[in-house]
Amino acid sequence: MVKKIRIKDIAKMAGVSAGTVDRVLHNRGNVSDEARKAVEKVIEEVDYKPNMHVSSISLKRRYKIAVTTPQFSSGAYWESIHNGIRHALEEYENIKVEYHVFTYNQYDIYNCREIFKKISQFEMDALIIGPTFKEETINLCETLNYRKIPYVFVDSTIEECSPLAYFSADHYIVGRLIASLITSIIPNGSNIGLLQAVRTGDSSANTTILRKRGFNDFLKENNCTNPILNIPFSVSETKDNEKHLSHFFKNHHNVPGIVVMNSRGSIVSDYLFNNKIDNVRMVCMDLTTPNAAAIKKGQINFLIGQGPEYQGFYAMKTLLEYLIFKKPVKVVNHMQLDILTRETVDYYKRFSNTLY
Amino acid sequence: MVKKIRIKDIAKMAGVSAGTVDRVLHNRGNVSDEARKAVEKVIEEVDYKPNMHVSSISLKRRYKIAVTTPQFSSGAYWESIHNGIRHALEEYENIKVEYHVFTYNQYDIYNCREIFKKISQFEMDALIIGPTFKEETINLCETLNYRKIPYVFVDSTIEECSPLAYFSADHYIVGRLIASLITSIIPNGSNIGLLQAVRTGDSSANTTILRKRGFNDFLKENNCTNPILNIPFSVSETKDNEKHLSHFFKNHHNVPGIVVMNSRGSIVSDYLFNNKIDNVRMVCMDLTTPNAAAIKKGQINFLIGQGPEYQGFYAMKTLLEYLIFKKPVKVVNHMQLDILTRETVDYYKRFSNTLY
DNA sequence: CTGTTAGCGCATTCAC
DNA sequence: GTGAATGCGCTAACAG
Repeated sequence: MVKKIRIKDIAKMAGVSAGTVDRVLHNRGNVSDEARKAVEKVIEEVDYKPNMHVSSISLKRRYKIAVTTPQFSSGAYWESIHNGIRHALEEYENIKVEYHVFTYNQYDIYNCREIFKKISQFEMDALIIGPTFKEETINLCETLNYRKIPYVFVDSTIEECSPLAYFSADHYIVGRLIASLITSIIPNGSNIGLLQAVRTGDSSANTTILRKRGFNDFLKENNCTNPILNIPFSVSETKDNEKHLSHFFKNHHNVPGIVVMNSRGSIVSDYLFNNKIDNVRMVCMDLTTPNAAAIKKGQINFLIGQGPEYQGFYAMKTLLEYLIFKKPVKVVNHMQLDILTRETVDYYKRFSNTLY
Repeated sequence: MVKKIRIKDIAKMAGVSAGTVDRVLHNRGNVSDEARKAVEKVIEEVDYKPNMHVSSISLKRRYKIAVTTPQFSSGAYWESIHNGIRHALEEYENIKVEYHVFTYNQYDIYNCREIFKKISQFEMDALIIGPTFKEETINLCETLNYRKIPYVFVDSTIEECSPLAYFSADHYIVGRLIASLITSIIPNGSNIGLLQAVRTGDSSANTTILRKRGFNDFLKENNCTNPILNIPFSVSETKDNEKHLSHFFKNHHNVPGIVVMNSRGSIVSDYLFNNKIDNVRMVCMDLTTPNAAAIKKGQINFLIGQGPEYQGFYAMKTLLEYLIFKKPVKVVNHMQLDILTRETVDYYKRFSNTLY
């Protein structure tokens, strides 16, 4: 048991007072070069780690953190991310942080531009971004870089930006995983239906591209000859989907497996259920409320979770610890991928109690 | 934002001093019935939640917590549980707790008795138990009940005992999950090899019984006709297993699926690999180091994780919060079940960095 | 039995 | 530039 080193100890070792040590630790200036060097040397030597729990109670500063993500409804994927963010705030209950949420319509590029413009001018210490539109996000980030405001990504990242960190699934691996799961539960070489989101305005989202690449690579590498049948699908115009689906299934009767690379799997599984189309195995994404219901009824076989709560949680936590304690951050943070089945879905009530 | 309620506030509202409130909060006695009731009433009304971070720095008391589990080697299942326990201790770094580890030989009932006897007489505030031998554990718990020492279980529980809480997988569900997974990846009605641990001395472990029941129930409910072939296997006498396995596979050539309900799956997968037995799908338990290697090489298809780190982590955390803050505890705590594949296993490095 | 008070480790303000 | 002093919310020892 090594004795914990306190600021006072460092002060004594460096031959200065506690106040000076604190000034060095927080870059507050008003310290002679000589004193600063002495203190830094000791800190280095003893590998000083401040006690965060204590810091946070005496901290007087207020922090202002903004969050921007697509709009979402209750039980949806993005809601989980926000839950995680709030959960991190609860962990640091004594730190005074006001946090502002800016949601944009992910199907309306003009709305996104408008919101991002507001954010560009918003006064804040840091920003959490759930990106959708690539160009718009890049523009926003450029402003942030210029204003020296740190930002982190959740859900996915964008190559051209330079976030402090990002928290997301490894979407390429997600694609491989989907391929691996579906091919393991349907006959060799049989048809696979693939939900093909038709996005208006924007080109296909970055996450989808990566997932598809992973999906195709897996099939190729494993010599899978399964024909891939695209099922057209609209994320924004949900009323059209009934039509798309019925059209597809009128023309295709032998589709033992269907994969959905976005979180709307339950729309398909509901369609299958309502139209009494049996014997279709499904692999879908994300533990949304409707997907949870579908998997419990056995309509979805595997659901892949990206740990959205953890993405939000760690994004906020990392940001706070960076801002307050200058804690070094890891840039790339790939979340663990959860594979859920009918049997295990009930045990995934994250953050429901005091669990992290 | 509601203003945080402090002890001082409660004191004022109850018309007493902070000292009295503290005495009530910690059951320290020396409080008149009248004062106690007044304080308790206010605490109830305002739903007072102490600030743990602050408590922990001013706390002077030392706590002594013991842990007993089977002996384990590096990278084994039980090691993860201990890692989780230590991790919880790190989170409460400023609380002075000395913790003592007692490991016993899970294949030697006499050794277990000996160790448990020592523990019965050990001076401590609480105990974490990883149970194996049923009767011995029941005896130990009776002593603990008598001595009014709270204890929690990890890995599994024992009906006859009355722990403060337990943290384990729902083993019945584990069995169902195993059945569900293996039947989904092998042809209908084909043979399933089942590793049958032969334990010396003790009757089959409780967890195994539950898992088997779940396994069989699933098959029955889903009208699976797969013949189940038992593969004899010794957990204690590992040298014999080579013999057992080769004997089994000499007599059975058509076994497309094998399930292992304990953490020794890699022994089988290694045997298959070394003897060039292909086309066998495997579902195994627990992310041990050898199992991780086997799944990465594609020799195991699904690995089920019971979150041992979390079991240990929450066991210790719950215990500390109960002891120190009298925080109410939930008795039944079923961990989430992780399904790992070759693709996702790399993202399950829990507690490796500062992630929880 | 009860109220008062001195710390716990750290951030911050205020004289020097 | 610097050290000393104060306060954060809570525990525990100490007078009464």
